[in-house]
Amino acid sequence: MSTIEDVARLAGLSRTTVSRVINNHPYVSEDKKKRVKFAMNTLGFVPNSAARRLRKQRTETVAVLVPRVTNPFFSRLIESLEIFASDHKYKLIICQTRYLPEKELEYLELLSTKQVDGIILCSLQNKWSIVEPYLQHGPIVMCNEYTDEAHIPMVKFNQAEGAYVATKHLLEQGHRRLLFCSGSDKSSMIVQHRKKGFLHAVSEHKEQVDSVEFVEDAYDMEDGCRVFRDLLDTKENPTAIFAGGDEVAAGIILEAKRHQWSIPEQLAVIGFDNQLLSEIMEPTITTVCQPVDQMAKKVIELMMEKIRTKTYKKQEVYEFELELMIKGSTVKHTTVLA
Amino acid sequence: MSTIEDVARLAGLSRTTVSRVINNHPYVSEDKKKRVKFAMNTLGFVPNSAARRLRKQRTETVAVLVPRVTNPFFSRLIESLEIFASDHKYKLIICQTRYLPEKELEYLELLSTKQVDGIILCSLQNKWSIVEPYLQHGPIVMCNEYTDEAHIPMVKFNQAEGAYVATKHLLEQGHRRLLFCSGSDKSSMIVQHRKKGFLHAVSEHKEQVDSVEFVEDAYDMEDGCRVFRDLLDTKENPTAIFAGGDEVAAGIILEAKRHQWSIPEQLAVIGFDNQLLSEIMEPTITTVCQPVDQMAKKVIELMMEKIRTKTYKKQEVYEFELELMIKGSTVKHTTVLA
DNA sequence: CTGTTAGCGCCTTCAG
DNA sequence: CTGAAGGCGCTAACAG
Repeated sequence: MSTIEDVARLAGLSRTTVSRVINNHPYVSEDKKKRVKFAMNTLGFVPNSAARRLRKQRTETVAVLVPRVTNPFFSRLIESLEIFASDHKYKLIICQTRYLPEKELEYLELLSTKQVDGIILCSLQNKWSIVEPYLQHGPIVMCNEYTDEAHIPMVKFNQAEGAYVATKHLLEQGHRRLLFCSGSDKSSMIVQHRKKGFLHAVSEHKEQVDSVEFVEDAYDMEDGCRVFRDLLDTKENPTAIFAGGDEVAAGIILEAKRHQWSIPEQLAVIGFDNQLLSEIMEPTITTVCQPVDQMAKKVIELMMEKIRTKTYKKQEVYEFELELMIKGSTVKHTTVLA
Repeated sequence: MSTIEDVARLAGLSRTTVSRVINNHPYVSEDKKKRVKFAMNTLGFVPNSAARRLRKQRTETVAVLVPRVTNPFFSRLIESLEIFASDHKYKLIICQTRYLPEKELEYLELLSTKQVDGIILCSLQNKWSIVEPYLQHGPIVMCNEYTDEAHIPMVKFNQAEGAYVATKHLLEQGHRRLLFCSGSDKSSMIVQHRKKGFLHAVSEHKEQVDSVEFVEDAYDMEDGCRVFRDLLDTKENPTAIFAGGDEVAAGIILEAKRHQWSIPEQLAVIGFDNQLLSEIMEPTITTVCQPVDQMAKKVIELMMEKIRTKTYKKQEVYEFELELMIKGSTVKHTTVLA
C-alpha cells in the first residue's frame, strides 16, 4: 500500500503538493498536478482514511440506531437515509438495539470514540438524561421518535393529527364502540400522541360514542390475532378498531375471517403505515400513510448542518403530516367509487 | 476531549501504562491499574478510534453491499449479519448498490481507503475481473450470490437442489405444462442454478411433461400480476408455475383470484423464501425456505478468519440446503392432514 | 513491571 | 506557486 510519501518521491515533489492535488486545492501548477496524478495512478495510491480522520477529526460516517432492520418501517427509513447520506458522501453504520437499553448505550459509544460524526436515533430505549451526555461528543438527531426533554433537532410525523383523522373516519361511519390497539405508551411518545388524537376525535363525538377500550401490548400480526380472539369473550365487543400498525390490523382481520366475520360490515379496522401488506389483504386495509422520504431527507440535512456548525444543544422540531388512505377494511366495497 | 496524555498526567504515569490498561495487557500492577482507571473516569476518557485505526491498521468495521435493504430477504440477512458481527465487536456499514455497477465500485473503495476491514458482497453488479483487484486491500466474502471465477470464500444456498425439489413436487401433483418464472439469469448465477434444478426435475419426468415455458423478467408483485395476465392470452396455458420469489408468486395468485381462478385447482404456484407474505395469502403459498441465519453466521466467521489470517485469494464454497414448505398454493386444503 | 521513543499517513500552518 | 516541519492520538518495540 503506497502512501503520500511514495507518490511525492515518484513525482519528485513534496508531500504538501501531493496533498494539495488530492484535496483539489488551488495554487498548484497544471504541470505538477499532472505529474502528481500520473504518480498516483502508477502506484494505485488511495488516501488512507484513518490518517485523514485523525487529522481532520471527521469520519464522514453517521450511525443510525433502530430497534430492528426487518421491521418494514425501519428498513424503508434506512433505505431513504442511506440514499440521502450518500449524496453527501456520508456512510451509514446500521445498529440494531433490539429494544435493549444496554445495546443503545453500546452504540452511542460510537460517538464518543469518534467512529462517527453523529447519531440518528430512530428509537429511544434509555431515559434521555442518560443519553444527553453523549451530546458533548457530537450531534444526535432524533428521527420519528420524540421526547420533550431533549434539546436537539427532532423530525417526526404529526401522529396526533394522523390518529385524529383516522378515528374521525371511523366515527363518521357511525361506529359507537371503539378499540384503540397499540404497543405500550410507556416506552414511546408516538403511542401517546396517537392516543391523544384518538381521544380528541372521540371527545368531539361523545354523544355518539358508547364505549372506548384500550389494548396496549399489540406489536405484530400474531398479537393482532390474539386481540381478535380476546374480543370474542366480551359481550359488547367494539365495531371499529384503530390499530397501531398494518401488521396488527392484518392479524385482526385474518383471525376475524377465520371466524367467518365479514370485514368491514361486522368490524371495521384501520392500520398504520400503508405497507404493502395493507394492499394485498382482502379486504385491503385502510391505513395512515407516512412520508418517510421527506422525513429522511430532513434528518440528513439537519445532521449535515449540525456537523458543520457544531451547535448540538438546541431543540428544533420538524413535523410532517400524515395522510389517511381509505381502503376496504373500513368502507364497504360497493360504496367505493371506481 | 481528553487524550491518553491527559490521563497519564493525572495518574502520574506514562502513556504506555495507560495504553496497557486500556488494552488489558498483563504486567501492570494492580495499584497503578487502579490509578489509571480512576483518572480515566474523572476525565471521561474514551480512546479515539481514528488514532487507533491508524496505529493498528484495523477498523473493526465491515461493509455489506446489497441491492436494496427494503427487499425482505436482504433486510433479514442484514439483521443476522449485524447480530453476529456485533458478537465480535464489529460494526457494519450498510451500502445499497441499487443494482448499479458504479455504486458497487464506489462502495468497494471503502476497502482501498481502509474504512473497513473487509467487504461482504451480497450481490454482484460488475464483472468479477473488475472487482478482483480490490482483494489486494482486504478480504471479500460473497454471500448468497456466486460466481465461478472468484477465488474467495463464498457462502450460498443449494439453489439447484431447492428448485429441483420444488419442481418435483409440482410434477408429482401430475402437472404437465410448467412455467419457470424468475428474474434475469444474465446478472445472477442464482437464477441459473435454479433453472438447472428445474430442468433436472423436468428431464426426470419427461414422458409426463408436455410443455415448459420461461419468463425471465419477473421481480416483484406487480410483475407477478402481469405474468398471469399474459398467461390468459395463450391457449394452452401452464397449470403450474415455479416463481423465483414469494412476491412474484403472490402477484400471480392475486391476479388469478381477480379473474375468478381457483388456486391450486386451476393453477398451482410455488414461491421462494418463505416470507411472511407466503403465510398470509389465501391460499398460503408453497415456498422454499432459506436458512438465512446459518448463512450469516458462516459469513461472519469466515470474515473474521480472513481478517485475522490475511489470506484472501482462496476459493472456498460453503453451501446450505433449502427446505420445501408445502402449503396451500400447490395442494388442495382438503388433502393436507392437520 | 514501567517508561522512552518512534512512528501509523495525512493535512496545514508558516515561511519562502 | 511550493516545501519543511509539526502534530492529530495511539500503540509497540526496546530499554531499563
